[in-house]
Amino acid sequence: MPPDPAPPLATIAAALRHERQRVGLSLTELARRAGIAKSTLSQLESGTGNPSVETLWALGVALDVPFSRLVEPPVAAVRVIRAGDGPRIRSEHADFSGTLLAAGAAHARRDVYLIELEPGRVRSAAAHTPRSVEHLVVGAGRLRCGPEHEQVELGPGDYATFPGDAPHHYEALEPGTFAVLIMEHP
Amino acid sequence: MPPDPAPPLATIAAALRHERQRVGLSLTELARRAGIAKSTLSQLESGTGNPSVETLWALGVALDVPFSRLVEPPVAAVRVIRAGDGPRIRSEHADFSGTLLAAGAAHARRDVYLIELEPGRVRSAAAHTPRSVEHLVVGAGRLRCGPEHEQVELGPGDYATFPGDAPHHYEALEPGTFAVLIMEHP
DNA sequence: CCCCACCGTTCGTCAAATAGAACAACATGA
DNA sequence: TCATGTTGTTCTATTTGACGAACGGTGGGG
Repeated sequence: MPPDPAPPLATIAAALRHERQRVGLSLTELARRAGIAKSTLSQLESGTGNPSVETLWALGVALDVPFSRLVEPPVAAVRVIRAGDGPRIRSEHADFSGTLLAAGAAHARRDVYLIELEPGRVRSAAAHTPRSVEHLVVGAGRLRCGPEHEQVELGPGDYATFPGDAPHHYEALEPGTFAVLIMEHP
Repeated sequence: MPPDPAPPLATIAAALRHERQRVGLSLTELARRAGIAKSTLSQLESGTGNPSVETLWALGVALDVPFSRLVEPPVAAVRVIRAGDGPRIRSEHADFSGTLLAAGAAHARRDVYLIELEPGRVRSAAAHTPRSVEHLVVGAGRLRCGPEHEQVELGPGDYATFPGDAPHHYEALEPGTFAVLIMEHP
């Protein structure tokens, strides 16, 4: 499979804006630190123009992010399977049906939690052990969760999985929200 | 730690030449496939000039390599510990000494092989399961091994580790060469 | 030998990316 | 209110990267 055939001009624009706002710098200030004209940066963030490597590199340094983050679209950290989607398995007797959510890693340890949340408070979790993975199935209510800047909204029956070794949050959007949380440690 | 402060113009030049010769394309042909002028490519490979993202991207597509490989210096896929190097552990009684070669991943499965090779034939191995890792300690003789384009030469007592999920080779350089091979599957 | 095809490099030219200044919009404070 | 500091945008001027056409060098055939 060849790499992305589309020149990611738009990706660069989005990434620049995103990273800049994440660090909390003004466009003017970032341009100053990177040693480029702010007009140039403005055009880049608006998707106009095709930066040279030196220009982009300077921005990467000023933002303190690896170069590749600016040019490659972020890999989806969250994988969601909506209720009813996903590969279904039917038993012979048709009185049973299942959906494969995630093929288990053979030798991993799993901790299973039932979490109940009330709206209004955000539960934040720091990074767990490296390569740990979290799986979540919502039982009732609505749940907003996921890594820090890539949250998804889940309803009853929805499934999501995301890496546990990065900061992430849980937040109930309705009263009486509960979910099953499986933490998978390698 | 900030990312590389040095704009990798030279890195790009080297990477381009390397990847192009790996695929076996002429400069003219690669320029044609990438849809850029061969003069441009010539200057890039000579380290002159500062390509735009679109230009570099086109080259990445034509070479069928991810963009980041062209701009970031290659990470060493092979890690070698020469005989006598590495952190030594001494027992209390001083009648025993060990060297830590690799800290084991807790729940990984390991297959241990004793491989004996004679010179003249190259043993090639395709990619194994994702994230598998190979560890090698040479017992006697000389062994040339490693990922396809990043081979190292090992003597008795030398240790090397490299990813198993990429094509790699083994080749004995002396008669009577043998080694212990540990394949680690996550 | 000439001819042709290819290689990679080096020219001059043009378009495009960058820099720099002027700009409107908004905030803060004397 | 007027001054002064932001913000980010949009102008014009200049530098520079990319193109296309030359070049010299090499390897076969006919």
